[in-house]
Amino acid sequence: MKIGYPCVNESLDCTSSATFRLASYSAERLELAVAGNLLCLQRILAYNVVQGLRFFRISSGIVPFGSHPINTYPWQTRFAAEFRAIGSYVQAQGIRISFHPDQFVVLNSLNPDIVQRSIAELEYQGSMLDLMGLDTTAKLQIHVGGLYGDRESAIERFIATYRELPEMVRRRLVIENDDRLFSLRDCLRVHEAVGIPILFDNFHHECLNHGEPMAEALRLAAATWHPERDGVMMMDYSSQQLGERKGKHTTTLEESLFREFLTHLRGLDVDIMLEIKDKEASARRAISVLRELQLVAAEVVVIS
DNA sequence: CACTGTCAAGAAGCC
DNA sequence: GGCTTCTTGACAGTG
Repeated sequence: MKIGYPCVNESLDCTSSATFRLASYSAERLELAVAGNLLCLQRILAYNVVQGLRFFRISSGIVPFGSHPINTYPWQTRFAAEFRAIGSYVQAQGIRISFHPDQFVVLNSLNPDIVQRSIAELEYQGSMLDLMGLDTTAKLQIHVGGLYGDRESAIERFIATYRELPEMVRRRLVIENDDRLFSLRDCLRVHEAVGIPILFDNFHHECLNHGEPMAEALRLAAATWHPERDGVMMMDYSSQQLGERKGKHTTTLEESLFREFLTHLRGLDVDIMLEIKDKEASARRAISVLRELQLVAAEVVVIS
């Protein structure tokens, strides 16, 4: 079991998603931003290893305007060595990597231009995993997309688009159950049609489900991951911020709820991404809990 | 230097 | 039809 947090480290004084305005785009600024972002990413990964955190979601903003037509800078070749070095470190330390393209990636959109831009974004993020030399256990996680008032055709459009995706995207793509539109059950239907793994989100499942108990839901999702091709199931973990709108993520790990959740695993191996506001602070607390329960190694061996 | 409106991109819910 | 939220930081212009 690996524990991680998304994109941002609040302990270090650097960012891996420095950007600038489209209006002020230049090749120089792009090169400068990517160089700084990759340097910071290396620092974050090293920090994580020391803390025993071996799952990380890399920010989509690592290359500003990564899939935008304005960006014609050959960043893939200019930074090939840096990506390769990061990938080697990731493999040597047994780190799991994911990306989560944001809400603008909608594969089942009714607008073909949006679908094309979405695919371009997935190709951009997938190409970084290829540059790092990572296998297909490194994933790109997205949601099914929009509902547009018709669940059936929305799901059918996703399936049709998925089948046409470039191989380098398709082999890494996974879908996540969301909290309002597409439930675990909907995702399972997509899986049955095309074999795509389901990244399970416990909190979304609490918000939107069809009565499946947590332990059963976890097993249904886990069965969609092909062990050799996809690796251990990835999942997002969070809980409700009390007194806020339903679906609002908690600001810090609620340890008792986390312990209760772990009882539902019943021996199932998962890599858990904590979608919690205070990032690595909660992730480190989760590590403490898991060490106490002997679900992760008690001590970290740093290989240099 | 501090403040703040705004930023590439989508969709849904509410009024 | 317009505004807000998801989710969030930080860019960049202003005072």
